[in-house]
Amino acid sequence: MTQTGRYHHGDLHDTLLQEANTLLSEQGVEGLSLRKLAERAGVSRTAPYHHFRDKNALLCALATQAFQQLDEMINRQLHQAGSQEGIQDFVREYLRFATENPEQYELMFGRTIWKSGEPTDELKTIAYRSFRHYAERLATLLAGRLPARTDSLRVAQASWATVHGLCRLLIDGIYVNREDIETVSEQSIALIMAALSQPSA
Amino acid sequence: MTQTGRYHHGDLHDTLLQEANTLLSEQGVEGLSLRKLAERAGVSRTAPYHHFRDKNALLCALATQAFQQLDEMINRQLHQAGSQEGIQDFVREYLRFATENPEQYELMFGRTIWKSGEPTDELKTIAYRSFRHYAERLATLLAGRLPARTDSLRVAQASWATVHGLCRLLIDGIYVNREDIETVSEQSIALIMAALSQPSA
DNA sequence: CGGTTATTTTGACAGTGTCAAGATTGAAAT
DNA sequence: ATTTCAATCTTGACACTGTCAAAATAACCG
Repeated sequence: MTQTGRYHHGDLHDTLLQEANTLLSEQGVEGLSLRKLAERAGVSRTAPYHHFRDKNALLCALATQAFQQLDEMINRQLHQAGSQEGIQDFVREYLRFATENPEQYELMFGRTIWKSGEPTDELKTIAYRSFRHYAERLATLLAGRLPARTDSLRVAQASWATVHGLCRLLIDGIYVNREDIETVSEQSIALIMAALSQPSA
Repeated sequence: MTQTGRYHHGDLHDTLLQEANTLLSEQGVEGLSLRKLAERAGVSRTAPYHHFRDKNALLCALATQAFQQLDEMINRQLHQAGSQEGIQDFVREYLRFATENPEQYELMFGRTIWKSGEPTDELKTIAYRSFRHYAERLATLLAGRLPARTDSLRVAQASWATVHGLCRLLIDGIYVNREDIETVSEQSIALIMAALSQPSA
């Protein structure tokens, strides 16, 4: 078995992934072309096609990588923490992840893959798992504090949507001020947590 | 003055806009090419360039149109209504707008224009005005109910981000169930409103 | 009518993703 | 070691895309 045995190039598969990621960071999805990528890797235009069926497949691989990072972050961050501060810290980390890797974030959640293209099974799995982890950990943190008739899954969906919406507005270039985003998210969390410490619905 | 005087085609400018909008609805942004558009309008490939400087300019014009609709909806919907129910109705309308015109919504808030391209001044104006209208009306509805140290602008930003995030998840094809989205948004509004009826922060 | 300007067309160029067919090379089989 | 075979890479080609330059056409204005 040739687990590390390489042919002509050596390790085109990983080289492509790596180079694609830096090219993504530098120029965004719209600047990421297979031909540019091949040139950077020092191979011909169609060489990548023996390692990725599609451009879509390559993008899915990139997004999968990024989701693995995000998933690790979620598990690390929400592992054990006091509810209010823990959540605040998590959101800060989430915002950091999104703003430091805007192009990756865009790829992870953007229509390029999910609507125009076709998400890989692998990608779907890790994406849904990430959210599930988030929902589970959040449910643990909020255990007993939720008012009646309030599903913790719904809270997870709503809170993710809020942070995701903020990230999107920032990343897409509609909002520019990153500090504002942080303030907004902190205040909305405080608001929700305040609501959760009350009995009525 | 030739305000309605037409040359060869008759009224290419409006025809292009109209045809572009239907093409956008049918095939999405990635299916909207100037050449296809020109063919549909019955003109040559480069004819549109005398009515729109760029593809970007055309897209901005489309987005501007859509923002005008959205702005009208905001002003109509949030004009006068009891706070809780009024907001719920508004959100339902917003979700309806986004899900019935997904491609337009994507164009309005997507990176195609705001990041990759360059938003027109006209577009920026109407976009920011729409949000300002929303924030103003919302501030009126919530007047006196906000706890101390809670800026109404922040609430407006947070609530928009939430609904926008939900729309994005739905439109980008990550969430599929529209009913879920509605449930989530309703419950998060209920939660926030519950928080707002309490004195402490 | 002549001239100016707005409008449209044809031709061209660089760039894209991707398929088909051939060339090269590593590894396994005899 | 030589053959066989499959993996890997290359060249060529096709249909697209946005956009520029220059030529052609047609409307308007004096």
